[in-house]
Amino acid sequence: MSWDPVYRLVKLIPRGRVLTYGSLARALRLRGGARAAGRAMAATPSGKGIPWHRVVGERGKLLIREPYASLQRKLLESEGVTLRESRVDINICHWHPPLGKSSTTNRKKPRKSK
DNA sequence: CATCTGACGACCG
DNA sequence: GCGGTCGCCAGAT
Repeated sequence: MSWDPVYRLVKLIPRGRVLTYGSLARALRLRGGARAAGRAMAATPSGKGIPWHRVVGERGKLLIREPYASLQRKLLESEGVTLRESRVDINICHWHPPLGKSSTTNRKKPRKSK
């Protein structure tokens, strides 16, 4: 499974904004839902300029553990994201992803009539 | 090939 | 609001 579309969308997240695994999965119509998004992030290659720290759990909760948790917090605060302990102000920072990524009406699941 | 685990989410108590 | 459980899928052992 190539998580390319996932990384692409994550890279599009503007500074000071965050996305949830669920929203990410929904926006791309990933199979398996949020878990798929989570796995994609877990496999995020470093050094690609992917702002993985801008991806948080539902309601902006930081799900990952250390040492990434503290790192993520620091990075988010550095971008001006309002942090509430282990959560971000999802009401303000939740970013609305562009429909259809940045391509045409790309369909994630062609739906095979079986 | 079988089994466990894992950057999740929704639901229930 | 928090913790425990189930569902879901793919990769690792």
